[in-house]
Amino acid sequence: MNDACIRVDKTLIEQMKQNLPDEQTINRISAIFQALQSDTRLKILFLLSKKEMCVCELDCALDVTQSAISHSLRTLRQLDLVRVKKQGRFAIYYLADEHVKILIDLCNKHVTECSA
Amino acid sequence: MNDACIRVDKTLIEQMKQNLPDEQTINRISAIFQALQSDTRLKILFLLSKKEMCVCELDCALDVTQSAISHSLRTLRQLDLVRVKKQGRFAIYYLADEHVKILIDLCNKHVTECSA
DNA sequence: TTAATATATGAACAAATGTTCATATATTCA
DNA sequence: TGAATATATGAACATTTGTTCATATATTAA
Repeated sequence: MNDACIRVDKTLIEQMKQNLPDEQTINRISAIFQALQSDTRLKILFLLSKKEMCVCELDCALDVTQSAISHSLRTLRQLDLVRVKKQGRFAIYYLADEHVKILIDLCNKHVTECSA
Repeated sequence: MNDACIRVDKTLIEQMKQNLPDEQTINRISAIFQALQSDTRLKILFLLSKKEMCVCELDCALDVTQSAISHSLRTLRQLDLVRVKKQGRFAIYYLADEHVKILIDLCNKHVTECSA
């Protein structure tokens, strides 16, 4: 910790430090971004944002093994980014809420605008 | 790729597959989420969303080494999430645009709502 | 019941990541 | 000029991650 710099107002910095979200919140946020960082999981979310799908359908749409997809879905499920409903032997996945969709769209927009 | 499942409409799936963002876009989006996945980088962005800061100030506010902060800033810079301006011997960092702030706020809201 | 289908999970391994340490560069001040 | 300050960078390391392979579980159909 550097506290020598003339620009540093220690009182202000201390206050800003206090105002950071608590560790638990930071951890949960980073966990979500961590989940959105994988190509496979991103594609799953893009697909689910169009329509709910069973694992078979995802398997058919993506170029990774069914096992990889199941693992990815578990991660997304644990963060409550997607949810499942069972229909007979099928597991139908869908987006947990609109937040996810907005997140992805925003990011998409950022990327598209920057490369334009 | 499983194409046997009775739920799979191969034509539809193929079409959805075509509509996925291209690989380059997916990669850039995942790179951004990847950057937002680190506690240190998240905290930096939270701090910068309040006011622009030099490395000293960040160093003072965070509990990692100056080296770690510089490395983090480089990552954020390369993705155009933050920008620098030089002022004498100081490097002043600030958020590149509003997107980042919105992203973080959204995610914050998601986490807060879900744990409520 | 048995076979087939749909999904989940554990182990293992390569690849990628974040941090620290040591050091380099750049700017200012004396 | 030299010393001090501010920032950046490369190497190295432990840790984490995503995938595949093999296999387990669950549901349906015959």
